[in-house]
Amino acid sequence: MTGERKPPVAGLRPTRQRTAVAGVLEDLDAFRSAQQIHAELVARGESVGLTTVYRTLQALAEAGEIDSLLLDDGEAVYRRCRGETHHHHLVCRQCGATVEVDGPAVERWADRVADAHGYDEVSHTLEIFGRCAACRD
Amino acid sequence: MTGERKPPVAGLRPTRQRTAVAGVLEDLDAFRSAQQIHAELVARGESVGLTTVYRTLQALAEAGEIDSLLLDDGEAVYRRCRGETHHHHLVCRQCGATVEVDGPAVERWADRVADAHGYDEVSHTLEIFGRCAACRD
DNA sequence: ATGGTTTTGACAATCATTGTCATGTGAGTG
DNA sequence: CACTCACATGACAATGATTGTCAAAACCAT
Repeated sequence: MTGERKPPVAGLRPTRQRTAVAGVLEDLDAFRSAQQIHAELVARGESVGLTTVYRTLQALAEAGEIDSLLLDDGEAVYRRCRGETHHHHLVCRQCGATVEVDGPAVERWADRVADAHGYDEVSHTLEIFGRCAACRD
Repeated sequence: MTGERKPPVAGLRPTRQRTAVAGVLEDLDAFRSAQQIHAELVARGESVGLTTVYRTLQALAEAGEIDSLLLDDGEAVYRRCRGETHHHHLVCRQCGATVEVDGPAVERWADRVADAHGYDEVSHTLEIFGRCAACRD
């Protein structure tokens, strides 16, 4: 081991707090809210303010390092995704377990539809929710 | 004209307030927030409490009479849609102008993906955002 | 060490939405 | 028509996630 640390985000100082948040995200496979991640940090004995967790998650999301999405109730949840490219998610409603999925045909369809109606600067949201095998019991 | 009134929702009393909310939705072609709809009611001289607007929109949405979706910032917006069946939306970020769109292939794709990963009780969200021709200037 | 910039975190503030509960309203009944 | 009673309403308080504030702390390069 070299003790080397990978900076959480380019352009941001790799502080203890940011590294801790990045560490939690790295260990998690599911989408989690800022509050849940903060709780996990506390559980690990890391002292990080809730405000800092929000700021860090926001910065990571803006930098494209993590993905975020809104739950039905408007709560934002975050996840460190493996895929570098644009993709969507199949998320378990109960435990948050997530599968990254690709839908090139859908992307094209969305762009085509928008274009046909004269809309530009197009973006889209597409998430699939369900109950994963583990949560089915 | 018969002066006949269509009840806003089956199982709910067609009160003055509910009829007023339904009326605003009928006249609007864009997704609007509860607060915006309440403001419109006030502008029309209708006296309806904000709480009632929230409750009515919620009831209408649950009854499937209107569609709702969450904006990026988590605000909920509502719209009376013409199509009876399941559909998605192409929404202008600036003015909320909306086109109802169909994507049968997408529906099938989503179900297939979920099934392939062992998820059941599947649902999905799919909205396309852009800037409409009128807002482009 | 020092100065200047970035970061942090306790706390207050925001703001859409929901809960409360006393009062209002209406449809059906006798 | 008067009465009942469940459903509705709305002013107000409460919630809860998120953001703003700002003084103190940590960092980095000189």
